[in-house]
Amino acid sequence: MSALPAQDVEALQGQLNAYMERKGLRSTNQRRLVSEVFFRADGHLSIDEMLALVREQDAKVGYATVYRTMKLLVECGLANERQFDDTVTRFEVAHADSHHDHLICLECKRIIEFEDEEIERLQARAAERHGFKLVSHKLELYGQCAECRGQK
Amino acid sequence: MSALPAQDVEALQGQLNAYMERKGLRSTNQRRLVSEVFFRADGHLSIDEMLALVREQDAKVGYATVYRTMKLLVECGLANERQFDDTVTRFEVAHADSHHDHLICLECKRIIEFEDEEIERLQARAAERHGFKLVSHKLELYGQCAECRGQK
DNA sequence: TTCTATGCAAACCATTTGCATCCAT
DNA sequence: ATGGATGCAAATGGTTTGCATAGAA
Repeated sequence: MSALPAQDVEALQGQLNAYMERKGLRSTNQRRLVSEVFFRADGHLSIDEMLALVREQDAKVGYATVYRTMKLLVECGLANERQFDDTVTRFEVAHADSHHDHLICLECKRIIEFEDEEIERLQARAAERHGFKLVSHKLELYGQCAECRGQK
Repeated sequence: MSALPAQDVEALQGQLNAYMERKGLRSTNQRRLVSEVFFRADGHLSIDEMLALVREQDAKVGYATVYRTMKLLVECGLANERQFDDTVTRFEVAHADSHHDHLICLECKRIIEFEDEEIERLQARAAERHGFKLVSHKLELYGQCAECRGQK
């Protein structure tokens, strides 16, 4: 799993703090822990995975707090909620600049992000063809990753 | 919502019956009702929507039977399960021939199917670029449909 | 008759919420 | 001190399952 450089994590924490201050929300240790774990991993974590990491620092943190903190991060635009083919909801860091899609390995469950401008363009065209004004999209490619194919 | 021609519905019922016979499963009135409602609508129905339609014919049918029948239809390849942005699972008739993607109107929730060979080709290329062997994909475009745009 | 399918209610599981308490401000 | 945040447990909502009974074969 990828890991975000420390200065990026700090920048994101800064954005979160700014948002909380603007909204009159309180900066608690739990919020700091959850968001740090989330930003650092830069992966596609589930609530359970984040809670496990948070509890390494503070064993008394509850599920509800992680749910509530992630909801806050989604609200302020720093996290996106994603549902892949399993039952759990996963969260990813919302990189403000560019949209990306996902390649998901059916064997090892690895999730890789990619971008393809050409596909984006064709999507816009397809939407137009049906009279739609395109707002957002979701593209997931499922298959076997290079490593899992190699191991056979 | 679209509606499938009667002869297509019959063909699908035939496939289901063949499957049940092959597997030694029983042809019950409930299975007939649920599959008929599902095939006829040819839309993207939720369990609740199907149960409501089924109960117009037989008020005593239970939720579990609809769930179990749809599971059966997925197993025999006549239905696909889909999760769009809401919480409910929806089912669509699996047309054996070709893959399709979805345009979803954020306002009226209408779901339109479309195909785009060029996009498919680019998806395969993107997967390849990352060393993936592509198995399946999911593409959903969200926006406002022609009618909802017109109404403003 | 035999054994699968059904209906009901209870069980499940992820997520949300109510409430007393805690703690950042 | 005040009111938002937390932790716990209970509630919720979609889906699944156990079990006694109904009904295909």
